[in-house]
Amino acid sequence: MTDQQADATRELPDPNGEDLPEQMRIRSEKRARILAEGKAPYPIEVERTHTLAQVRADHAELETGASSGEIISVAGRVVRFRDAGKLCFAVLQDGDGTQLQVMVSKNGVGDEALAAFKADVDLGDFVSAHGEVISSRRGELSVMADSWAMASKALRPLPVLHKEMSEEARVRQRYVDLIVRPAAREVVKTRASVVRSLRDTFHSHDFTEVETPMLQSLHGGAAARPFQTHMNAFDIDLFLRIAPELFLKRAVVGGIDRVFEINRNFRNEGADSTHSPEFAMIEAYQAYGNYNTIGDLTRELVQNAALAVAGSTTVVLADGTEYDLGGEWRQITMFGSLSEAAGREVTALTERAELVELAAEHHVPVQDWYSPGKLAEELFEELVVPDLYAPTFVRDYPEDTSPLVSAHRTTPGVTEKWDLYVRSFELGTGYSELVDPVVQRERFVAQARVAAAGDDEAMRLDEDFLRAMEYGMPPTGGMGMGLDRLLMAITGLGIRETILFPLVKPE
RNA sequence: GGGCCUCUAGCUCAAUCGGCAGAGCAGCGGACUUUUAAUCCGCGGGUUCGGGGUUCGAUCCCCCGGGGGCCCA
Repeated sequence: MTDQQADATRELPDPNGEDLPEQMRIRSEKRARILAEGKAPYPIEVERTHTLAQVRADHAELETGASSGEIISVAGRVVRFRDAGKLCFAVLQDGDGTQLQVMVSKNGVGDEALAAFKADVDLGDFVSAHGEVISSRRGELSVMADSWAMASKALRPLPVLHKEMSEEARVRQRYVDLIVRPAAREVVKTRASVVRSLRDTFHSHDFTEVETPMLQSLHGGAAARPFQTHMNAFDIDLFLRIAPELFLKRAVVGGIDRVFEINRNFRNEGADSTHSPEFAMIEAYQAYGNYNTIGDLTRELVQNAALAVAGSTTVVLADGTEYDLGGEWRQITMFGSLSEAAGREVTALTERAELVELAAEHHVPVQDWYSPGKLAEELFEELVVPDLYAPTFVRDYPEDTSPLVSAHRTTPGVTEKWDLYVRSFELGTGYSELVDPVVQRERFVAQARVAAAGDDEAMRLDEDFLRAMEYGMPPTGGMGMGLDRLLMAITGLGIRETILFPLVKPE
């Protein structure tokens, strides 16, 4: 055995071993015994005529203690088990969270099958039962079994159902979290509803969904550190994309006038309660649109998603507070709001030295390579962002930090770009896209200088993208929004709760 | 990157000043034909995250490492 193999097996419990935790050992032994008795712990098929929800719906009116006369088969995971001698109660749970009680009695199934039920079934097992739908003496809708069968034997015990698992256990073993915590299942459904709503809204405005490369020889479209990988066949280094932007714009050049993509981006940065190294992104480009029209679209996307999930543009967050996403949203400018917060006039034309002084006053750390625009943004994040609770479009960002955006049509030194803030975090961004290939080339060259000066988030020159733009790109509005963050905005959950299987350090 | 907190049974958590490592649920054996986190009787279950140190003695104190969380940058 190699060292690697030894590593791989070290943590794996030996199914026949003596060093298993007691409860796993007992379950493994039961599995072996069931096989030895000629029964199947994992049958390919079990009888199931109704889902648990169907039974509940069909017999909602059944009176306490009554019998329905209907004979059916149900199956599900055993989440509660009680043995009262010649009668056993097992509560089955379906994937949708619906639970239904099964009663297995001496009269119903006979001595042998009752004894097997007690001996074979543990919490967590999948079991099927055949029998009449009845209501118990206490009014609990039940299936009074005349036969039962193991559907799938669980080898690991479930955690207690009455307390939530620790946050780490929930994230590392989401499959268990999903079994025992209804809210975990709910988030999965909520996310699906949001994605569906986004697509519906895009389609209602005649947008076309595309998929663009995730493996790119040149990463671009955003300021972020990429993941690197290698392609053996071409012997070239590749990057996992940090944004789909440059390819979606190529699509617009080609005449896909309204285009969107909902897919994963990868950024080789930290992971905390608002950042995940892989995250789902919504991007859209609208020919003959601009940052105003794309802002309207973004608001519609968010509000429709809230309606789809909550039935209202006022959503209830995880902490129980209400949050209003409805109506028109506040619009402020970056430099206007910064001036107000700083108590003095700051514009895109303010000298770097004055900004450095202002940064010192407010204890904002400054790097040598910071441009005036970068300085202004750092100040804005410190002085203004913490107060942006209600949905707010912040407009007109500095030119030197927005290399893919058109210069503002009237205000010097800024671009037609907005950032959307919700509860003080950045939910999305939108631009009047830069479509002049000559200016675009100048911006790329300037970015290359910034990169050389030490900003490893700066963009690289993308010659093929410039070639595409040189064929002519119509005036275009573009937007981007993090799907995970949209979920956070609507539900109030942390990012690791909105992602089904978030990245965690190996155990 | 820095600071603070945390890691104990399958799960959730206790353990006083450094002195036999515990509870609830889960599990095992027994009783019970209507239970709703059933009840009653009895019983097991631990690499206290890993490694080192101090000590007669370490879950506890010290050092190194790892996982998780919070705050700061």
